[in-house]
Amino acid sequence: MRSDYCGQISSHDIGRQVSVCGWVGRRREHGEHLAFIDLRDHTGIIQCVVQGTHGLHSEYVVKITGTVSPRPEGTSNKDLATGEVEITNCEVEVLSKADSPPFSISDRIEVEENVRLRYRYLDLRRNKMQHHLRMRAKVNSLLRHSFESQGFTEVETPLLWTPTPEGAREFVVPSRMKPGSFYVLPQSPQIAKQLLMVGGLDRYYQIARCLRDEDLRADRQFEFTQLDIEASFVTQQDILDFVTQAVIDVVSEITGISIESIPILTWEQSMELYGTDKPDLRFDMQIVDLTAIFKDTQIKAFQANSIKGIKVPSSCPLSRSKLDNLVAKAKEMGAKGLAWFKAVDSEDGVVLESPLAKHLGELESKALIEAFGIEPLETILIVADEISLTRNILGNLRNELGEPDPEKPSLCFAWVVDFPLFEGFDEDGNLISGHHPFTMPNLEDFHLIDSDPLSVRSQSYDLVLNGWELGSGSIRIHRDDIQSKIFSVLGISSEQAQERFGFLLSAFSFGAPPHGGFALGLDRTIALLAGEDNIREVIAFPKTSSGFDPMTQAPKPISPQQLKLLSLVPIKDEALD
RNA sequence: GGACCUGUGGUGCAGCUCGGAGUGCACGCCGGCCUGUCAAGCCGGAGGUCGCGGGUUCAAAUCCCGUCAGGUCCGCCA
Repeated sequence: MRSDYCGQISSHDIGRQVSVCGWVGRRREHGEHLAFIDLRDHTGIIQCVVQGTHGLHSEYVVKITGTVSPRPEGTSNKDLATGEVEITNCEVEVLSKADSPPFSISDRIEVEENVRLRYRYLDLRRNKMQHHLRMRAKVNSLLRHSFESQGFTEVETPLLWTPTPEGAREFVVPSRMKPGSFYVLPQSPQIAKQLLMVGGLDRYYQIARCLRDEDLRADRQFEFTQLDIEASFVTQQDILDFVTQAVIDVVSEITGISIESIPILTWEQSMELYGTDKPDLRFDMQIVDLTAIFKDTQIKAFQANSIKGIKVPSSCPLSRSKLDNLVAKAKEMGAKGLAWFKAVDSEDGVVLESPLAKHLGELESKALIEAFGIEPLETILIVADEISLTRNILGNLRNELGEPDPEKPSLCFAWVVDFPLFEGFDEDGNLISGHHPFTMPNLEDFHLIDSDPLSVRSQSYDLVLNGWELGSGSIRIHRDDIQSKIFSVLGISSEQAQERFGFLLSAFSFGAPPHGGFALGLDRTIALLAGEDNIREVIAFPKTSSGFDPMTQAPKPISPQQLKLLSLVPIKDEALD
């Protein structure tokens, strides 16, 4: 039907008879003898010179056959890849008429996302969306290639899985054949891939859809895609190496940026220096511990377990009203207050200005200036509280105030390792898994599991990029004794464990290789590579933040017949309370 | 479950503080003119339940209450 793509015609084609197909973009009419039509396909735009308008309108689908000709002198268009040429002597065939679209197909036009989603098929015609989806496909392809060359085998796992009541809320699928019973859609292929290791697959990977019925966010959809891997007879370092290699392959091919290695931070370092387990390393602004400096302070607000601060550079000047805003924000996050000290020049060198300045001892002032190497116009922000709060609040302020440092790479990856095995205790006094119940403890710490469980580290790790968590993984428990102990401290009885994960434990009893794995969130990865801060921009058909699809109107009620077939009876709202 | 922001012809906005006739801008659409445009240009035109419901008022896009939808965040996401 066509001989060429619109965007690929160039001066090399001059004189050729070509047929191109696509959508009518802008038209420029000059009376009945001359009109220009921009014909668009996914490769770009070519200008077609026609006599009269042929009744063409925006988004008509046409086939144009004509001769590639050089444009007359002075009429070339540098903004167009095909701007040196045009198609003349055109024969136009309308393949499909089109209603006037609700918005123009142009990257220049801003349209409310709701409207874009209702007409997603039109939105997808836009250059930006085409680019994102094609880049996404390229990333998938590169990842497949990278893992296959590292000895991994792609295996598909079931979407109709069995309920494992732990962690995220599951999407439930009623069984027609067994009334009253349900499948669930997998939160991730976690257990399936461990079974593949028991099954001797050795190294598995899959570009897997995962489903979690939790509230949506800019970086979270109900369904999302993970590059999921698992490998046998490996250490944590092996897994980091596999993934690092894949990241290097993908980033270099997609962005041209060459990464040599990915720095490794311990969880403790990350929390101490950046106040978060997903640090944005595109800028420094590290958190400094000031507890020692203020251990004998007269300042009442600083009499706390943990005192920490960050230095805000002079490039981010903080007016009094901005400071007031920051104080309010810190309080919203649970701080009792936020102290600030502004460095100013004086006859005696740098001095600190602050409502607290007069209470600040001379030694404290000196130590503070020294600790931060502070210079005029810089501001120190200080929080004094329990350590988890000082870290968390300063970490948030750091993210709010920090700007990517032009000296640093635009993509700053980091591994965060040695996460705590447990997050804390639930209301029944049982420990809560940091990652999941199959995560291998750090065996150096395992003896502390009863005396000081919260200080037990795990063999788990996150990959972080520019302050986003891209993925996480762990070495899994393959030993009975350790798994039993973990279930026990999590408050899962052996009966409960049997009921929930019996098939997995049974599998492990038949010879489980040591194994571990990782899952990389592809939506987030691709959004970051595309320079988007919302994953909906790299998903063909996403849902709104209330889980609605404006195009299909899903979710919708189903018919009484369907309900009956599934043995389901809707209950009225008031019956729920 | 909670907080904040947004909702005005097909699209994007202004108007809202301080109530006075659906007032305005840009794009698109329809018609006319136009033989080298390319975000074409010029002339004319059509197009509105100001998200929805209630209240205050002589009078509501504007003030108040409620509600729906969208966005961002908190909770949640082993």
